[in-house]
Amino acid sequence: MDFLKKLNPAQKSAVTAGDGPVLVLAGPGSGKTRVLTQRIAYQIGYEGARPYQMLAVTFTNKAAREMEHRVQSLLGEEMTRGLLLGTFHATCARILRREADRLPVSSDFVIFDSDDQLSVVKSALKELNLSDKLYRPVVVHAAISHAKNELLEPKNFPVVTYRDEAVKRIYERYQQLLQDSNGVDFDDLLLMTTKLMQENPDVREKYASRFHHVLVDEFQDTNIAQYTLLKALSSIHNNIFVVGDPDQSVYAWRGADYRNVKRFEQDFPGAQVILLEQNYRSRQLILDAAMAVIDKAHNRRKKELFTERGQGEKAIFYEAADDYGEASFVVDTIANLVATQQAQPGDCAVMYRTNAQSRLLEEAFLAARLPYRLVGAQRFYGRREVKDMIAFLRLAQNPDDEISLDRVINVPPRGIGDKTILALHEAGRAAKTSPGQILLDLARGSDSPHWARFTNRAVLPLADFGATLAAWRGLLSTATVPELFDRIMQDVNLKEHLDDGTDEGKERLGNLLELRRLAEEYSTRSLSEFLENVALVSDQDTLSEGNVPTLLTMHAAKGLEFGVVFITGLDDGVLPHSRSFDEPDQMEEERRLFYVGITRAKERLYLTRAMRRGGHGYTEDTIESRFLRDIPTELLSGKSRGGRPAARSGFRPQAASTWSLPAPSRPAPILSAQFRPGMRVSHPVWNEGVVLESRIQSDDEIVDVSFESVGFKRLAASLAKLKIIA
DNA sequence: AGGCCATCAATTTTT
DNA sequence: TTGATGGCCT
Repeated sequence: MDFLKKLNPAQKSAVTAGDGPVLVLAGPGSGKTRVLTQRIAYQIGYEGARPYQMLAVTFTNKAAREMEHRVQSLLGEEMTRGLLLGTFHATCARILRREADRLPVSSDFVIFDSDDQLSVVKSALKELNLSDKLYRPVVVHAAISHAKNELLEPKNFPVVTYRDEAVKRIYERYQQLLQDSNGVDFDDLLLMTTKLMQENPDVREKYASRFHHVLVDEFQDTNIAQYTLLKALSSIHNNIFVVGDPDQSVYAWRGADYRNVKRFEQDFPGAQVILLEQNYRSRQLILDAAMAVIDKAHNRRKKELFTERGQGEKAIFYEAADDYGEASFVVDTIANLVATQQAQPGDCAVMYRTNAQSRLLEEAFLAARLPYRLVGAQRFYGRREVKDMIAFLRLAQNPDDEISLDRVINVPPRGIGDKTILALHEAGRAAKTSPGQILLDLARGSDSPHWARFTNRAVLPLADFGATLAAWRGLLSTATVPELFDRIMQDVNLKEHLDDGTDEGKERLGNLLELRRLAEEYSTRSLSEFLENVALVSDQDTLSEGNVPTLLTMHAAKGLEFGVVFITGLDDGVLPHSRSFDEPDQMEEERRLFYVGITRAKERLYLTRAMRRGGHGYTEDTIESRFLRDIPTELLSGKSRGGRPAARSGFRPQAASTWSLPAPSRPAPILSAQFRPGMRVSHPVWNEGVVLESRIQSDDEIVDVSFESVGFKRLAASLAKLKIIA
């Protein structure tokens, strides 16, 4: 049991806790992933649990993958076979497909993402003849999503006002549209699984008896549906092990309810509660600043965070004249840290409250000709051309999918306008079938009974597209995913449509080729597997590496850590965001968000603000963030004023330079990696291999190794017993 | 049907 | 300031 020796007493008691409910309250950087993975390893390795009887759920694919790797390097692949480890959504999708005969959709349902959800709302509005001015689609969608998170189906949607009544009708229509398209949305994955368990005791018993152990990551982010589901799944064996930190709850606006932590203690009486307070990430002075901020929060169970990593330096405050000055300060400071070898570019992160703030920062990096990496913003899967292609593929698999049909029926323009689309839907309704089926039928030519419903001008392009679609469907059983992909590209002339010669066109085509590359990985798997993957896997986890600074929102930073952190925009109205001013709960969440940001820093923390900031078109004087006042002055240095005199005209380009300049061979990394690319290493099970890449991640070193015996593996250095041999 | 200008609105976004 | 959308023109 040697891995237990490396744990501190609190971690150890969590890992080895006996049966029954366990609540682990894990401060930032306290090794929660380690506890979770070792708990799994402990149960399987020493307590006789079978992998098949264990369920571990996370929120992100990235977290799931990391846990999987860590568990595998602890136990080896054989010992973990059958372990069900995945995101809430992926796990639910699996269960739903298996139990589809009890559902209103069939087992090959498609999963609609939030973009699709919005389109469904718009269709529903149109059908109900409701104004999208009065009923803004995003707002209606939020209401529906919220209801689903609380397990409210359309029939139970609470109606108080006239408006609610309308939203209820939209919700009903929305749900019908999804069902007709044989689709479920993100929220349905959770809602339907939970309802399935509640309404079918035999199903619930089947799963609850299978899962002797249920483990949950980021428990403070669960919503009502997820919480109810967890209760159902652990209802027989009662072994539920949850890890979370209410102080890091920043997703209440999406339905997460950190009160689930309290609820847990009520619903599972006798639960063991374990506090993880030792921090392995940050210096003490950074932790002190973080605690000063979070201690002002109300109704909170206090944690005393401490570290053995030493005092470190005080956080540095910088007040710039304006937002340009703020951006320049950030870039200059990073350039300086790198030049003086105090940090590597990749150690640095610049955080902000809203994505819009990234623009000036990007400009400043560009002006200094320094590379950076932007997280979030325009997501790969959100790009139009990517979504279009996915819609074509979905349509090939499932012609009933109205949302995808509407999306691409006229892409590239083929003479099918709004009027024709409306008529197509009408024809579908009249024939009690889907518009897609009508389209396919029209491909038969004037024999089709629907032919006469359309004008000559409209029917030809419809029939033509129907024939194309029918051809794709004919390929389904024989063609691989990339083959079908190519065929579609060719049939609809996507390449020429996208590549209009502009840079933008080139980029769009590039995105499509990137999707094509992904499809290549599915050449031996089914189209539905591919589609499920693109629906459930966001590009949040495809963050490309590279030794450059990272720009990201504080939300996106959760779960990450960096040597040097800049938190920018510490102005009232930006960091507590102005929208949270009149809602105390939201204000608390802003505070926690700031806390999350601070606790990402390992060595050094910069807090910046601008005395004047560009609003929407004009600049305004700002007021210092109220949260700054909560940090005692003895924890803050450099209350300097003024900064760069107003450089409103923009940034002046500096001498050309790149991050690779200060000889990367002799860096002064903050926490140095033990392994370097090219090193030969040996592993007790897989023998010899070569290090491909290594990076520091959540107080551990993650090493990618190519082994002679088994090929590529990703390992955690602290767990895998790697030896350097050359 | 599709391209161009006025108008309006403006967090955060694990899946 | 950007960006998305709706109406108008060809």
